[in-house]
Amino acid sequence: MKSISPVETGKLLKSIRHELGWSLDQTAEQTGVSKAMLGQVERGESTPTVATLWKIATGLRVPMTTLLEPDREEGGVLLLRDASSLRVRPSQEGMQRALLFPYEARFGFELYELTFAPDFESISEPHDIGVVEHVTVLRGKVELLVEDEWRELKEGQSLRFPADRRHGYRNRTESEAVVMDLIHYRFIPQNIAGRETQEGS
Amino acid sequence: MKSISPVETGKLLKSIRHELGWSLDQTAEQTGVSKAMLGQVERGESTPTVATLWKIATGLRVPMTTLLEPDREEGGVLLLRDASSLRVRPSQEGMQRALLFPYEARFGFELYELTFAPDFESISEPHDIGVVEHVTVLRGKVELLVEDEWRELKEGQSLRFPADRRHGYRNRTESEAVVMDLIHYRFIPQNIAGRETQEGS
DNA sequence: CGCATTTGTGCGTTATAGCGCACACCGCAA
DNA sequence: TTGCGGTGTGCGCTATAACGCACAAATGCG
Repeated sequence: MKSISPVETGKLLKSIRHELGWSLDQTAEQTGVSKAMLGQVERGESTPTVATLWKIATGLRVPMTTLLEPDREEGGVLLLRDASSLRVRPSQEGMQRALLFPYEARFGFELYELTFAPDFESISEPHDIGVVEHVTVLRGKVELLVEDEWRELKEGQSLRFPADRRHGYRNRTESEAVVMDLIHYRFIPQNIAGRETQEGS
Repeated sequence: MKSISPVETGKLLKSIRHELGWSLDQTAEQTGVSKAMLGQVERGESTPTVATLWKIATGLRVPMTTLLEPDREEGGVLLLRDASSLRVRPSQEGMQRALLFPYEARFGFELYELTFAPDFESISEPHDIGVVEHVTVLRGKVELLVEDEWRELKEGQSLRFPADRRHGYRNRTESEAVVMDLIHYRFIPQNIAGRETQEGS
């Protein structure tokens, strides 16, 4: 009994190989994996171990994850967003949030525009492990609590920091401050419903 | 003779399992993979097939790629960048570019701040296949050439589009325009030296 | 302490990933 | 037609991934 393979490694391998214009022999030479095996993988007759998957990916000069993607052309890419119609005022008073690009598994991040009113201050709970934030100040001046220390960021400055621990934002000036916040997930948060997991059953 | 495993799936699996507070039995139940196998994988005594890797990842509710990352804690995350000292004027006259966050394999993107002078126009060559750009207008008004059509973006608007085909930017106003450009790579470009590939040699 | 429960590891068997090799199927040239 | 490099596929063999089960060390409770 052969279990259906959950990932389309075969099709991906074949299409990449064809894009490169490589034969099975050539690919075997480059990857160190026998051409018989490569053929079987392409036809879905056997699912490789991660070790051989690594050999294949390295030989093709592509990241391993490429061979694990559900589908190369899946989903439309084109997407227009307008911050002015996206800004909402959530639980915390004194802050507006616009979700410019929502999370998608294939990209691994979400992008916010955050607007802090004067005297705004907020301490955020730690996100899931491995989450990293990239904050860039667009207008005004903000302070970020990172590793138990408040750091001042002026307009044009950016800070990347681990968000899987306590962190916070505040605006001690008398004018509004606007930042971009790019949140990159290593894990897919499991406690947030409606967020896509990896395509499986 | 056992070949060294190129990826540290074992250590990752173990740490994730511990973070969840799960036992091997519990994990076996959730993933559908025998606990003996799980133990062997954790100890690095056997490298799983992508099929079982998928089962494991799905059971743990994490994306498969999480189990393939070189190392959870590798590399410092904290990074401060200042656009004002990063803006450079490259080949094209009429445009300034600041690389806020350079490409890193673990994140998969790079982030630019682009400043377009009045009457600037530029057509970009296609990037590598699978590359997606996310452009957000911070100041002014720009037009983007996407799918053979110029689209106007006002301040606060964002556009995501496939960049593996012809595309371009222009500023037909009389004042400077500033955008954020997040470039997301699916493939790691193989023709650009100095960019990291997936760790091992 | 003794006993139960749960932790993870070792062992023998089966399924299958991975190999080298031979073979069949082209398109092309003599 | 008969070869001849080059494509990909089938076959037998070996290495090993993956299983179920049993064991041993650690934990908890009376």
